Amino acid sequence: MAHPTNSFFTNTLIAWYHRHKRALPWRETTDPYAIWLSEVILQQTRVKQGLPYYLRFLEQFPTVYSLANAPQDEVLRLWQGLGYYSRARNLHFTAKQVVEQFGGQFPKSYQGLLQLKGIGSYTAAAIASFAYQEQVAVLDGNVYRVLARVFGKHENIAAPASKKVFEALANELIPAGEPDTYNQAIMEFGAIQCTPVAPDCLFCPLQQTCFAFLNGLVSALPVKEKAKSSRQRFFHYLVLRVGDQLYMKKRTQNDIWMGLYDFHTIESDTAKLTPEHLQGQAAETLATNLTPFSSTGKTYKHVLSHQKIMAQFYLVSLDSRLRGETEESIGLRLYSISEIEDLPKPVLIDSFLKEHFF
DNA sequence: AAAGCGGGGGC
DNA sequence: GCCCCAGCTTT
Repeated sequence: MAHPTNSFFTNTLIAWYHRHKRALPWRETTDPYAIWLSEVILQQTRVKQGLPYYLRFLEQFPTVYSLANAPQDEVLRLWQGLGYYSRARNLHFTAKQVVEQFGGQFPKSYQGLLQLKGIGSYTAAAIASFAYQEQVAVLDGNVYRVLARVFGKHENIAAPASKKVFEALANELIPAGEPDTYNQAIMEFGAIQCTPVAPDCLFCPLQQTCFAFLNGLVSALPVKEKAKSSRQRFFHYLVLRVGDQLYMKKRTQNDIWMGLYDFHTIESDTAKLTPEHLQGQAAETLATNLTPFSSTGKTYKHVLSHQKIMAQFYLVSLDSRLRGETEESIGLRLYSISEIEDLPKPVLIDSFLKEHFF
């Protein structure tokens, strides 16, 4: 059945956009710094969740210079709770690069932007079109969905190879006249009208030219292969206390939450460890005699997209500090409660601290 | 090409 | 419980 012509498709989306668009602060600026900030925050993140973070970042770091000059802990602390913390680390890295290598100026083209850490094809297209009116199409989850439905594309959108198909179509559609408005329009249309579940087809301006609607395939498109289930992990956190300070460490390995702070951790592959086993292992790794300890009782369940974590916390009071050698090898440092408030922490750790210390 | 990387919200 | 979100990087 009939697909829309390119001009009908783009004109319809732009007209729809002018009637239905949300008022969002990053749409009121052409400053590439602010646009970049908003786009990185919004990667894999809903507008509602990202908006308060955008406002706080822009207030605390109004320019790329202020961001570049901040310590990493401060950037990560402001990012706390948004997830995918590599975004914050790359944001900080790129801010420093823009200041130190490019005199504070962002590259002025899609290809130039693509070279920066944390800027992939989506974000480069967004910045290039919004800040510089470059005619390059954005391709995000919304665009995949709208194009798959309207034009009847059955390629699995989870497969990297499918990207070429959608990219070619998207770049054929984007008008030379106002590429920025068109890019905003198709994403907004996907977010509000052509939603993943229960799209508003009844009042859709593309209804009579939409392949999926005309063929009863709205819920079947886009085709997306489902992800594998996540793995379970069991964390036993030792909350080591000396006086009114707690030992914490910065996570550095190739694992979740890199750059954030948590407690000394014993990980096991079963939910329960005998108290004796835990005691023994703790005493060994910490090279000290520990008074007997037990869990604070509650099991904290923390779900990530790819891992399900079951955490126990054990409060342990030490008579004195650990040996310097031990502190160093594990990376443990003592912090007061007020210092801990300012450290970037996983939501799981922050939840525990709020119940017991903050 | 596939895997790893957060947290929240809608249903 | 499942799905998705203004995706990117590493392997």
